[in-house]
Amino acid sequence: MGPDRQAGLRPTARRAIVDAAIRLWAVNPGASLSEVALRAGVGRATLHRHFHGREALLDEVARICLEEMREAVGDTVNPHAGARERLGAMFEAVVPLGDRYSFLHRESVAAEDAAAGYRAQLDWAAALVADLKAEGDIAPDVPSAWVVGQIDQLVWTAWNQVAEGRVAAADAASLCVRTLLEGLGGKR
Amino acid sequence: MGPDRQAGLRPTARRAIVDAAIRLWAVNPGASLSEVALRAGVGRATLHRHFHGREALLDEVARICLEEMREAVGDTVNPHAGARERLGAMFEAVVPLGDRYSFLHRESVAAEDAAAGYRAQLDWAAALVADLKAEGDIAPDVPSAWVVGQIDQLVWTAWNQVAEGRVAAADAASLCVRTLLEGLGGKR
DNA sequence: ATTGTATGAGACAAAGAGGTCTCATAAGGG
DNA sequence: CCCTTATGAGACCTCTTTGTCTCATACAAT
Repeated sequence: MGPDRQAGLRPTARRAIVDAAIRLWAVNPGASLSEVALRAGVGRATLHRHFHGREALLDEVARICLEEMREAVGDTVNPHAGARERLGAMFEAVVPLGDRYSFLHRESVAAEDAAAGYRAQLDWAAALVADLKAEGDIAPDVPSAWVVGQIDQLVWTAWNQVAEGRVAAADAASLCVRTLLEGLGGKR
Repeated sequence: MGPDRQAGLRPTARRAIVDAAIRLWAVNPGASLSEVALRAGVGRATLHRHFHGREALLDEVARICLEEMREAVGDTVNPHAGARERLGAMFEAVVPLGDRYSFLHRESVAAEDAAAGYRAQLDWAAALVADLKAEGDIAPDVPSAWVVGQIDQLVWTAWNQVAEGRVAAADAASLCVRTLLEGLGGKR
């Protein structure tokens, strides 16, 4: 699957490297490959055996993040449900993957398939917004790009607040939906 | 003022360097000092004459960003106005400084005075949120940390959308207020 | 004009990161 | 048990970045 996958290399090391890179680069995008290898509990040489360079690892990480997010959304969101319910389910699925999300957010990925996957994600969100508007859940006069941007940011904010213990994980998704649709105003 | 300011060094070069660093690092936090000097139209040696190292420049940039934001907010926001009006004025003042804002957002600044300034900014926002709640503009059951986080993210999102031409600059501030207080729901 | 002095250009060294290679070793499958 | 092979440790190189230094030049004030 992965472009750098070579027959025979133990897959556990590869996976450990990818996981370490996700966690490290989510916090510090400039972390060196030595740090990634160290965090993964793997020799620096092994990292280079699995990935031909920083860029290759970056692309693989982006690919995995996209795949995991697509998978999580696909498992949780019922495509036949109403738009509003899909929105809530999407937040429910994606907020726990905040580190993956923030990584994709920051990096402009070079690999074509990863970029295509990212475009697909944005298209999915745009379609959801269109449905939300059609069903009267989003005001038609708000620019759709603004709505998509808000959804994007809500995921990242929610994950951050959960990670810092300021908001309970169980409340995060519903808080996102409420914030987006009804706002935080006192008069409801 | 600046900790690296030396008597006699022409202040214009120093200012050009700081401006270049703000613009460059807002987009690419890893940009080298050579790039900063180039963008500033200044020799690399001159940069090192004004700042003793990358960290010193970073701290100065953070200091300036905070100062400019504090100044902009102070000039625009009437402290005797209602909380809701202050919120709108704050967005009005801060959104155009999105590059400054995004810089502070990403960097964890080491210098003590800069860190203190950042804390002061957060305290200011927290106080505003308390007033918004007291005046019934924010629902009391929403965690204040969540509200502050939303305000934070709204500034960054708004600046981004304006910079990419997806939202008109004149609409940005009111869109922020509406998004925060009333949400984007269709039923108003 | 002349006398600071800040600047630009460039040489230079030190430090760090990326990348390759070798070799002994540990792990896993037959 | 043995044989293949992935791994870890480390040496080694290259390239970039940072930081220092020098020197000729441009600029500004007197």
